[in-house]
Amino acid sequence: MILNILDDRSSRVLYAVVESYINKPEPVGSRFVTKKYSFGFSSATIRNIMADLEEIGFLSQPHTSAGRVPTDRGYRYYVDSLLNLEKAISSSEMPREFMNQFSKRLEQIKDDISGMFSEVTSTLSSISNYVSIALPPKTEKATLNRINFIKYKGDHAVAILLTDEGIIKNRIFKIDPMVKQEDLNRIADYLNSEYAGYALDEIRSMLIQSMKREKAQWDKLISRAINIFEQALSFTEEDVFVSGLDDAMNLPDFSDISKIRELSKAIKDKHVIIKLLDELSDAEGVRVMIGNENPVNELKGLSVVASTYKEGNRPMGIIALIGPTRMNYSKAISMVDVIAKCVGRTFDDRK
Amino acid sequence: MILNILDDRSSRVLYAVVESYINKPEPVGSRFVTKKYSFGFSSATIRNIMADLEEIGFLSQPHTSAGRVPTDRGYRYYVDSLLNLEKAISSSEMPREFMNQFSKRLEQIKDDISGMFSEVTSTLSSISNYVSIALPPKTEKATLNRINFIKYKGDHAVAILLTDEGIIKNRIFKIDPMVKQEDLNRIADYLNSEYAGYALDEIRSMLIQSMKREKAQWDKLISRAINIFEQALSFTEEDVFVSGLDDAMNLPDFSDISKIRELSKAIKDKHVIIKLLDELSDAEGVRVMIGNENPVNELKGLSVVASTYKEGNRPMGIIALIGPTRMNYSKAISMVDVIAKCVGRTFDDRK
DNA sequence: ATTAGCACTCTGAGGTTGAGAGTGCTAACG
DNA sequence: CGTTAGCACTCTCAACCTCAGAGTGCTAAT
Repeated sequence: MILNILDDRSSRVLYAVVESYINKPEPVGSRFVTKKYSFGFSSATIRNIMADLEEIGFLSQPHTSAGRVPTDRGYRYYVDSLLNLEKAISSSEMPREFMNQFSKRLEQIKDDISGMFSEVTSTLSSISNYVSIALPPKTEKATLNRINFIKYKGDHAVAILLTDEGIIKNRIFKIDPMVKQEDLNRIADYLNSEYAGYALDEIRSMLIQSMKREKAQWDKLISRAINIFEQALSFTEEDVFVSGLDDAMNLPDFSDISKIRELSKAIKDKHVIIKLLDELSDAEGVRVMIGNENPVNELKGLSVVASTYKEGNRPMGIIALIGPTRMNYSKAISMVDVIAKCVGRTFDDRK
Repeated sequence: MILNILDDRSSRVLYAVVESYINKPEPVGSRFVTKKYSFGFSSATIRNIMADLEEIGFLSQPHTSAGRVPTDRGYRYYVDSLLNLEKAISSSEMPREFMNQFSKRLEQIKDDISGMFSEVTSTLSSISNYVSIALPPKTEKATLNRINFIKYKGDHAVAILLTDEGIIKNRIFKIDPMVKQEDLNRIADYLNSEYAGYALDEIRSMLIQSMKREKAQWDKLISRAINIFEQALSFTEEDVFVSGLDDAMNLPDFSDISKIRELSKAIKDKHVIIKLLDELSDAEGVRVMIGNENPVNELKGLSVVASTYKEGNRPMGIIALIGPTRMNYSKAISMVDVIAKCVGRTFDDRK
């Protein structure tokens, strides 16, 4: 936080510049500021203030004799003040009406996790016109409700894994054709009795223990069960839900195709996104990354507004907007905030 | 087919123009043609020929005193000749080496349908630099292998539907909490004995029949089973696999962002794509749609090269490339052809 | 039928200009 | 002392011009 290093007048001028520039991507001149935002000063005074703001790196000029444009640090100051206000005022920008409707919609489809997250990202992107991303609850952290095996085509079996969070994963794998469906059922029963209620990543480490133990004991059924479970657990690829790339192309900031390409590549490379968002997920509430604060090279020059959603107190996943640094932070923040809260509440209700 | 309406000389000139323009998106002049492709004629003669080709609508000039550019009809003539040759020569452009490797790769992952199709589209787009699209086997046409129900959280059940094609769909729905797992098992057993081996869309219409019948008979269990199956069958949304949008952005044809946006929107709207590709799927082998031949408005100005893949003789789905009309048709055709054949073969092997 | 030659057309890059916007500085002001 | 009017200065951007280069169509000669 770098708050309060500006006196009231300066910060008001900064806000004016930021807001005007967010509104229309044109350098903001002193004359314009005096006219549009009626401070009690002449343009000359504003000019002096703006020169000061430039000196401390909050504004910059594209060239001499153009107006000013906020720098990343300028946006940062602006956003920090916003977030400060936000705590008091809460998400006032989103109509309660909308929230209710959206909650209802989620309620209807909460049983279908991936459907629900498609809905979330597409709503978020369509109301914001930025690219929206959601990470569903992490599979590893989900708790096992039950696992089942179904014999398939003689020498295959399908593992179906259900978690308390409603995540369903399935996987086909080869088995010894001698193994009967009853065997599979017994294996499943054993595994369920042993592991249900634990988080999947806990289970994974428990398995490693067991494997050693059972190897010593040579219990055939159990060691086979553990083996199969091991296979079934390797549901590694995490889903990432993305929406709104095409809408974002309408933004003047993306008139240059190369930026879109960067963004689109970064999104395709899920690891990058997951890593980025994971980094944001440790903090409470809404977090904002501006331009070059962004650790991912491809995404410097873009801003990310993200919030975790929680079931009770446990953070489950993250919902984010990616847009140009010239982003409507105030709107974006409250949208992400509200939507994340709706999603969290939906998970709570599920119980 | 509009073949053979050109004499040999004219068509050779047309090919020259098309190929040169595909190679580099610059209007092709008579001088260039004479130099690069050594016909026995001077530029003046070529000019006359080109004027003729323009008259019948195979070439056009961006402006007086620019070179010529192929029209959609010009491309059509070119592609038709290609396809004619193709029948004899077959897909010679793709190295056999690559095909073998790719087949092996598919073989490894054939159990995971969606993984397999991601692989297919991403390879196809990366070797072609166009946008690649694949429709997996249609769920409705797939034959039911078995259905299972798992009780979940007291008042829910999960339906798991397996087809012979390896498609796995699952769906959570509410049930009367009084229904026990054993009841679900009995229901599943009944449904499997009754409906396994039929295509899902057949089953759907069979169900409608049964519902009437059973209503009269008041067999509680069976009518409940049918009801549940009805619910479970509504796995409507079809998957569409897409890859390569970002690579395609590198093409000079897409330097204008609005075209990419159109394409990206059309892709997001899955119905459009499915409808388009369905239309192409009735014919044998590779089919090509050029520019304004395309029925979808958003995609006029783009070309589609598509081929069905078949299990045995039954067409299952479709694989396509979308690119600018200035597309390397010869390469695209053989790539789509080869890949579709690989995919088909993989499905055959599965049996 | 083919071709050399030539007048003609059109584009696109490069250069010039002038209006407009905005600045920084200075000197005057309350 | 902070504020402001005034002014000279800077920079951009759109409009305009020019001209070389590429390519054409036509005609007359082969």
